[in-house]
Amino acid sequence: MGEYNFKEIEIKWQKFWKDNDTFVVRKNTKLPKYYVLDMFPYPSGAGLHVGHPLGYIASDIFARYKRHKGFNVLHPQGFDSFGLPTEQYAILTGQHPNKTTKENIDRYRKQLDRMGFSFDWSREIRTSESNYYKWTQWMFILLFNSYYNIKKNKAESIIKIIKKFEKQGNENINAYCKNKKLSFDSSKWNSYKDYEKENILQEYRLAFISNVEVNWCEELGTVLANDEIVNGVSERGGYSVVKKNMKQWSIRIGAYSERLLKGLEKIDWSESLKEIQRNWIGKSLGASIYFEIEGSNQNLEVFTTRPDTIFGATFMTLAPEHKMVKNLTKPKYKKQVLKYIKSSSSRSEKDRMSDVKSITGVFTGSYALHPFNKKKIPIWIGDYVLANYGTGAVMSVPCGDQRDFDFAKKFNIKIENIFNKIDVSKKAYTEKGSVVLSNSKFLNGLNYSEAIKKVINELEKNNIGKSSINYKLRDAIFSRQRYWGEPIPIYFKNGMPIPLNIEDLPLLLPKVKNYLPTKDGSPPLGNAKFWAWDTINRKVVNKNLIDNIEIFPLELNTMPGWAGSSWYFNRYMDPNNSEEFVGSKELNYWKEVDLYIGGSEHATGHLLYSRFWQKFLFDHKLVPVEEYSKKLINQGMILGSSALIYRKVGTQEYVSKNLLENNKVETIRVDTSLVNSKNELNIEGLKKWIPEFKNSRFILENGKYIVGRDVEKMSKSKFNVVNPDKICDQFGADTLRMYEMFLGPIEQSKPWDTSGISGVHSFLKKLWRLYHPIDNFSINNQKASSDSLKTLHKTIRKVSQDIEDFSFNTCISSFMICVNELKSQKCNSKEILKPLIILLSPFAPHFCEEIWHLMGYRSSISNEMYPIYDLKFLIELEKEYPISFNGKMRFKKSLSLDLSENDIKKNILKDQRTINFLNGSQPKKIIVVIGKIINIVY
RNA sequence: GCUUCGGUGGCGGAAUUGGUAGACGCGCUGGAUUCAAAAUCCAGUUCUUUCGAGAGUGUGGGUUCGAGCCCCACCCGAAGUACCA
Repeated sequence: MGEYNFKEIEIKWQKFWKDNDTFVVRKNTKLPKYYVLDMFPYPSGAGLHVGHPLGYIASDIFARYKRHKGFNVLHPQGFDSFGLPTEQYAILTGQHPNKTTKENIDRYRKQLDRMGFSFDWSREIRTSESNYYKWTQWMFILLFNSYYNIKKNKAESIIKIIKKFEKQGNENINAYCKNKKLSFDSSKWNSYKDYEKENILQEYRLAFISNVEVNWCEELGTVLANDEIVNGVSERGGYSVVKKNMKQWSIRIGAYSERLLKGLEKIDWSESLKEIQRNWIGKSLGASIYFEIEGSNQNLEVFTTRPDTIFGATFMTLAPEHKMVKNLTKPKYKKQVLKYIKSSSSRSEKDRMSDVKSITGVFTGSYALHPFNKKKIPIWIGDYVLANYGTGAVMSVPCGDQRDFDFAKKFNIKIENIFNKIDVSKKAYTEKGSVVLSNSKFLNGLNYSEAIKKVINELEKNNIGKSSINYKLRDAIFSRQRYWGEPIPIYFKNGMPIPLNIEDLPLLLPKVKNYLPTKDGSPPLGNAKFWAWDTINRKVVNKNLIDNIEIFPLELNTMPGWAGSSWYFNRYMDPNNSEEFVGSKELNYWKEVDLYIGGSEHATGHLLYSRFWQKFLFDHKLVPVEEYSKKLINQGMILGSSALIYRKVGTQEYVSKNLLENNKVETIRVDTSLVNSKNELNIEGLKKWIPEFKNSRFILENGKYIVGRDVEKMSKSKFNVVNPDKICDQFGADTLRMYEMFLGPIEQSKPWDTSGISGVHSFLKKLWRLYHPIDNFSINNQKASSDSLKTLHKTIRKVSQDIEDFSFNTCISSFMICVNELKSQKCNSKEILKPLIILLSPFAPHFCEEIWHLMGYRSSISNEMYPIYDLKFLIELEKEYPISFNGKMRFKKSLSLDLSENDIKKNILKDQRTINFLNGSQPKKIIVVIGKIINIVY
């Protein structure tokens, strides 16, 4: 063989790695561990495009690099295989999701395998397999059986709190609970019936069932998310949607708000991603204030971040859903209040959001009393106040809040100015600057931060309020009316939820004939006739015997997609364990993920839930660390370049791009494979592609139709996807790997342009040819020239540094420079090739493995140690640096004159400071060695 | 609106983190080889230019002997979030 035959080479070495278990993780080794994780894919029917493997390539390079560095590397892969598209395919075709999933996974595997990833497939996991979801169910039961101890700041067994209830009721029990009104002593508790006790425990459990308001669409037979509703009707079909209370499972993730926030400080994630999570958690500091209500002994509690503005409060506003609305509405106003509540509840949350500008509200007829000056404050209802944030009620300070200001203006409510020398006649003053308060009794003359301290002090002293913290993070709804998810391992005894015994897990998905919800609105599992739990024989039975004393109906909802992905990284450590979710020995060896690579679109989903889940497991001492991922890199998206043609409105005429002028046109996307590199459209191909174009007329320029281009997300529906298989066919996996890295920084989004790939491909060919001067592999065993050694060590130095910085694109550049130099030096020395090929092997593993074996080595190159650069080859690498200036000069790095070799090494290796320069004399030039100034010449 | 990140040739992007801006690659131009094409190789390629040089990293200012990088103000783009009191 003469030419670089990537096809043959890649098939050969992929087989070799598989046959030799090259990448199966070593057990019982004394090597240090390193855990490189990718976000496992959802195996969709569409297959992979070149955007998908970007992160996998990066992680694979790093995993291979770490193996060369002497680490025992865990680099697993699996599939997040429960999910909606598969289920919808099942609804459409009747094919069981299991079968679809398997087919899709097989397809994914083939595509992934072609790219030469060093995954340890013996550790593959699939969330939809019962030996995996058994443990997801197990953890759900653990959540169910836990409450959150706010004093110890951790989750504990619910049994502990039951014991406390028995002894002391719920006074001073330090348990996280949103329901503040719950109050009972021990005798009361002990007198409760089981279901009454359970109802109370539901307020404390970390997994609990409750009535939640959802959007129910009768015709579609399903719950819709807010974004699936447009103008009050379903997006698909345009059916009407009603608000409906449904029993739904939720996870009390809010208990972990503060820890989720604090934990961010300890992990090396990108600032933008941390910021997204911080915003999502949404901590705000402020105060709770209790307002007396005129003629009532009830209090109205509000939360505010601006208690300093309390003397500017001229009205109160409640959310329409607020519990006290009924009590507060005076008979005279009842009619309009009811009308208002009805109209606002029929608006979907989406409408409410899109229609921010119109201000609506209604007066209740009641008054609150100002806590300090006892002035009467009218109580209003307005839907700009959200029921599920804070207390669902605000004290409205029109002079200090724009929304309150607008509301006051609209309804002619008094606006009291409390800011010294500030004009609030046009708009509210919302800044927190140094402006001092006036018209505010004991707060007069104080600025923002002083006033806050003082007022909270006063509130607490008089027992009419306290400092308080609020989080936006809401409980996560855990029920899905779906078939293709983990069954929730709960049955209902007299309506009371009871978990299955641990030994009875997994609770397997039942067979159903139909994957749609049932007619009476039960989730798809309701189609299993019947799905119930026999508590005596401890097995699922399909009998309708729910009035029987030992057979009870099972929960019909399934878990959401994020359940299985919240802990999978722990399972990879010990994927086949049937006794535990992961063995403690493995857990203590691998501990946590050292490098996690995946997309930032999971910032408020998977990446938040999994952090919560890990903390929960940590509280139960089931995992050794509280944050499972030390370092996270978000790979950017690879964008596709869509091809656009332009149709004159109302005609079948298509105008070439540069002839558009003032024609009114619609743009239509066409398949990019119909366009060549000069943006010329293959019109015949287009006509064959979609018959619609058969009778179209094309207005050409210079005999060609030129298309427009638009860079956007790669997607099948935009006809701009590039299939990695095609690239592998044409250029090989090694070229694809290198090119994807070469495109730009890993974290950045960047457009795909296939024409650029020839650069990296010819790099590999060049290197190949360097060692195949005629036809066969040929290598020079003599000592390499000093120029070549310089080139080599420069490359080792740069590439090693850049890999550690995840700057893979500059690595590729360095390799290219290196090979160009070696080529001009006519160097085919083994002394150079051996280390170079190890250096390159994480990027182009097949290519390097081939050359490695051509050099006569027998075992895989991946066992080889990474080369270290030798400074002695670099020191001579001088660069003159002419410079002219006068006066003093300061350097961050040290210079000293007359350096010995040791001094130079020190200078290069350590950052040193200051230089004593230079009583007025001007240097003529400065000598720079590999980037650092080491000498000055006068 | 707020938050985060970014803005460098025709394009993707480098720049030793304050020290020769435009590495490397694509594209383009010219040349060699070829009957021709592909492939390969060589040279050139920020802009202006009167060929001396001058300008130049979104805009305007500042710090510095020296700024793509630091500071201030503004403009533009991307992402996240949004009546969160």
